[in-house]
Amino acid sequence: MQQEHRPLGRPRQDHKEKPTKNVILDVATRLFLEQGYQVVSMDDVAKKCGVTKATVYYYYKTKADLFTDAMVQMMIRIRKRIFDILSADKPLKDRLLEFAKAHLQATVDIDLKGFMKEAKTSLSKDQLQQMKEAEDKMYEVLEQALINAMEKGDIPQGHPKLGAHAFVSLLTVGNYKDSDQKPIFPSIDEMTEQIVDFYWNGLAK
Amino acid sequence: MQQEHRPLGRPRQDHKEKPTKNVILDVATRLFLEQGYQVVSMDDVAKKCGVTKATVYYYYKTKADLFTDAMVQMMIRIRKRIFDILSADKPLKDRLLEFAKAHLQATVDIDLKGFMKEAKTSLSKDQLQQMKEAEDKMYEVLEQALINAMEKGDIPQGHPKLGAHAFVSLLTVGNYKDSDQKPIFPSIDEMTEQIVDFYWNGLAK
Amino acid sequence: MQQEHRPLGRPRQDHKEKPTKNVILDVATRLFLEQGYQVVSMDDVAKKCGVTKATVYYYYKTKADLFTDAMVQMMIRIRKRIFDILSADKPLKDRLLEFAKAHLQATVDIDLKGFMKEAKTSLSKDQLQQMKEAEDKMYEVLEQALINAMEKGDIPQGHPKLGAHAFVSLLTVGNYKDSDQKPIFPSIDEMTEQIVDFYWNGLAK
Amino acid sequence: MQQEHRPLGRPRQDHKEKPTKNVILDVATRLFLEQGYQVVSMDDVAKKCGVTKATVYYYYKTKADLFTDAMVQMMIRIRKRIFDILSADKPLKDRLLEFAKAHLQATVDIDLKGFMKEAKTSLSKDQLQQMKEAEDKMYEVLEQALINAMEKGDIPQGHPKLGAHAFVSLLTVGNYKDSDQKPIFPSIDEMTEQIVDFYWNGLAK
DNA sequence: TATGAATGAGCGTTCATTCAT
DNA sequence: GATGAATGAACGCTCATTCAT
Repeated sequence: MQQEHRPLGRPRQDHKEKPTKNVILDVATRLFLEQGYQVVSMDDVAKKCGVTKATVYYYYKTKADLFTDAMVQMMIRIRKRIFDILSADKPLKDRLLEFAKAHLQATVDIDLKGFMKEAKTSLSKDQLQQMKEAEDKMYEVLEQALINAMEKGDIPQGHPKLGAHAFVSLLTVGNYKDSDQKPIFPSIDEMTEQIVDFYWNGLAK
Repeated sequence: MQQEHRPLGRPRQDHKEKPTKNVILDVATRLFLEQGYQVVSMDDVAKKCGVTKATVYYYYKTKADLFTDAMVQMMIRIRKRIFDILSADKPLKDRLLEFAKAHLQATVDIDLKGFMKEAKTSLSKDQLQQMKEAEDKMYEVLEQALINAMEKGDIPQGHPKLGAHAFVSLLTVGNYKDSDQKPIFPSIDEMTEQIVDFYWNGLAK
Repeated sequence: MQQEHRPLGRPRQDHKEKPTKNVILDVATRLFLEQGYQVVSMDDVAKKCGVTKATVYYYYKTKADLFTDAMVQMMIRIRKRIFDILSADKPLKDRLLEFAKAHLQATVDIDLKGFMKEAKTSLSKDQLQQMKEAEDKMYEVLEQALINAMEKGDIPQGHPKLGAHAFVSLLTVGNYKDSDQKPIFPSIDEMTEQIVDFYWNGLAK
Repeated sequence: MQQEHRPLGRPRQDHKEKPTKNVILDVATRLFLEQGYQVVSMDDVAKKCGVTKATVYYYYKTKADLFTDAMVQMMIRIRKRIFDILSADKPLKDRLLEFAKAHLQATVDIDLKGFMKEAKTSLSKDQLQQMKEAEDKMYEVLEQALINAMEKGDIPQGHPKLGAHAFVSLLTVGNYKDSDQKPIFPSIDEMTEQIVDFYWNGLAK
C-alpha cells in the first residue's frame, strides 16, 4: 500500500499481487469449468473475486465475452502443455501415457463439447468461432504428433484426425463414475495405462 | 372443449389424442436434448405443448422432476434399442457397426455427460441417482455383449466395462465439427466404419 | 359485473373492483404523463399499483409496450372528448372556447412532442407508428371542425391543418410558468378567453 | 502526449485547441438537444469528446450541473441571436419572418418544455431556477420588441407576454411530422410565411 | 383436468459518482 | 489536468413456483 524505495515515477499500483482482470479471468475459468456457462452468474464470479459485479463489467463487457475469453485462454494454455509433453524425445506411447496422466489428474474435467452446446444460444457467431478455432488448434497438436509418428513408421498409416479425437474422447472415460460414485478403475495410474493400451491395441487385441 | 353428440360413457380423450402427460414428456425430452437443462424454461415446454405452464406443473412437480423423468425414460428407450441391436445373431463387429450407425444417424447427439454436469446443481441427490442408474443400465447392455463375446472367444479377454465406455465415447467423435463446420468424415457410412475399425484394431493396428 | 342469481358455474374472481390490467394502465398513464418515459420505472408503476414488477410484466411484455398502450389509449379517449365538444351545435368560437377550457383545466399537461422525442430511441418502429397515428387522428377531429366551418363560411378559407396544430400549440402557452412560478394569466377563465381570442384575431387585430 | 521541441514556457494547449471544458460543453449541448437528458450518459459525452468520464467530472461536478450549464449557455446564445434579429431596422413582420426562418432552419428543434419536464426530477431547485430565468430572458427579448411595436402603433395594444409565447409556440408547428413522416408544409420558406401570417392575422382573417 | 393470475428471487447490464494517482 | 479502477444502486426482464378456481 506504500512504496519504500524509488518513490518517483509511475509505479502505478505495484505491490498488488495480481491484477484484478487476471483474478477475474482465473476465477471465472474455474467456475465455468466446474458448473457450466448458464449456472454461473456474474455475481458468483464477482463475489468469489471479492469485487462487485460492476467491476467485472468494467473488464468484460458481457458475460459471453468473459466466458469466451476464459475458455480460449484456457485452451491456449492446454495446447501449450500438450505441445510440451508431445515434444519430448520419447516413444510415442510413452508420450501419450504422460499426456493421459496429466489430463486425468486434473481435478476438473474439461467437457468442451458440453460447453459448446450450452453456450451455443448465448454466444455470438464470432465468439463461437473463436472457441472453435482454439479447440481445433488443440487437436492439431496431437494430430501432428501422430502424423510424425506415421512418417517415421512408428505406427501404421491411418487417419490422424480420427486418431487425435479418438484419444481425447477415450480420456473422458476416466471421468466416469457409476451410480455408486465408483470410477471404472481404482487408481489413476492403472486407469491411464489401461486407456492408453486400449487406444493402442483396440478391442480385438 | 365439449362434445356435442354421443356424450355418454367414453374415454376422456377425444379421438385418441396422446394423453397430455405424454405430450409434455415428449416435447420436454426433445427440448432438453436440443438446448440443455438451464436454457429450456417451463414456459417453453408449455407453449410447445399448447398448454399453460400450470398444466405442466400439474403433471410434474418441478422442472427437475420433468427433466429427470424425460432423461430416464429416454435412456430406458435407448437401452431397449441397444439391446435389440446387440441381440442379433451376427458377429460382434457387425452388431457394433449397426449400433454405431443407429447412434450416428440420430439427429440430436445425446451428451449425457454435459447434461449431468449442467443439472448437477439443480437436481436432488435422488434425481441424480435415478439418472445415474439409468445410464449405468445402458452401458451394462453393451458390457454384457462384450462379456459374452469374450466367453465365446470372439474377442480376447479384457476389461468389458472399459470396452463399453470406450465404444460410446468413440462414437462422440462422429459429432465433431471443426471451425469450418466440417465433420471429420464426409459421410455417415464412412464415419461409422472407420470408428468401429479404430475401436476394433486400435492405433497400432 | 356480478351475477346475483345463478351462483353455479365459473364465477371467476368477482368482487374485484377493477381488473388489475386496467389499474396498471391507469397508473402507468398518470406516471408517464407526470414524469416522462425514462424516469418512470416498471417498479414505480408496480408499487403504485400495489403489485409486483412481475405482475406488470404479466400484462405487458415490455416497458415500451406499456408506454405505447398507455399513450394510445389516452389519445383515443382525448379524441373522443374533443369530438364531443366540437360536435355541439354552437358557433365555432364557442366550441373552441370550451375545448380550450377543458384542456387547460386538466391537471397534467400532455406534452406529446416531448414524449415522442424521449421515447424515440426506446420504442420500436411499429410502436412509434401507433403513437403517431393516434396523434394524427386527434388533430384530424379538430381539422375537420375547421373544414366544416370554412365550408359554411363561418371562417375564411385557409389551411385547416395549420389551423388545427396552431390551436393546440397555442394552448400550451397556458401551461407556462415563469421563474417565479407565475403563469401568464391569473385565472384559467381569462387565460382561455385571451388565448382563443388571439387564435381568432391574430397579433395585428 | 508530450512536446518534443520548444519545451519551455508556453500555454498548455498545443495549437490553440479548444479548451477541454468548452469541448465538453459543446458536445453535451448537442447530445442533450438531440436525445434528451435521461438518455445521454456521462460516458456518451466523454466518448464523443475523446476524454474519460473522470475528465468530464473534473469540470462538472454532476450530470445535472453539466446539463444546466449546457442549457443555460445555449439559451443565452439564442437570446443574443434573437436580439440581433429583432433589433434590425425593418417592419416588425419582416423581423418576425427572419426570426421564424432562423428557428425553423435549425436542425435540432429545441423543445425546452420537454427538457424542463424530463429534468424536473433530477435537477436541484437552484438549477431549475437558473434554467427558468434563462428561458424567461429569451422570451423577454421578443416581448420587448412587441411592446415597442405597440408603442409605435405598428400593432394594436395587446398582451405582449401572450404575444411572445404565442409566437414561439406557433413555431413548434413547423416541426410536426405526421405518421407518414410528412411535415405540414413542403418547404421551410412556405412554412415560415404561413406560420407568421397566421400569427399576424389569426384564424378569422 | 387445466388454467389465469400473481409473486419472490435473481440475472445481466448500465450508470452516476468517487478517489488515488 | 486527466485518468483508470471501482462501486452502489437501480433497472428491465425472466422464471420456477404457487394457488384459487
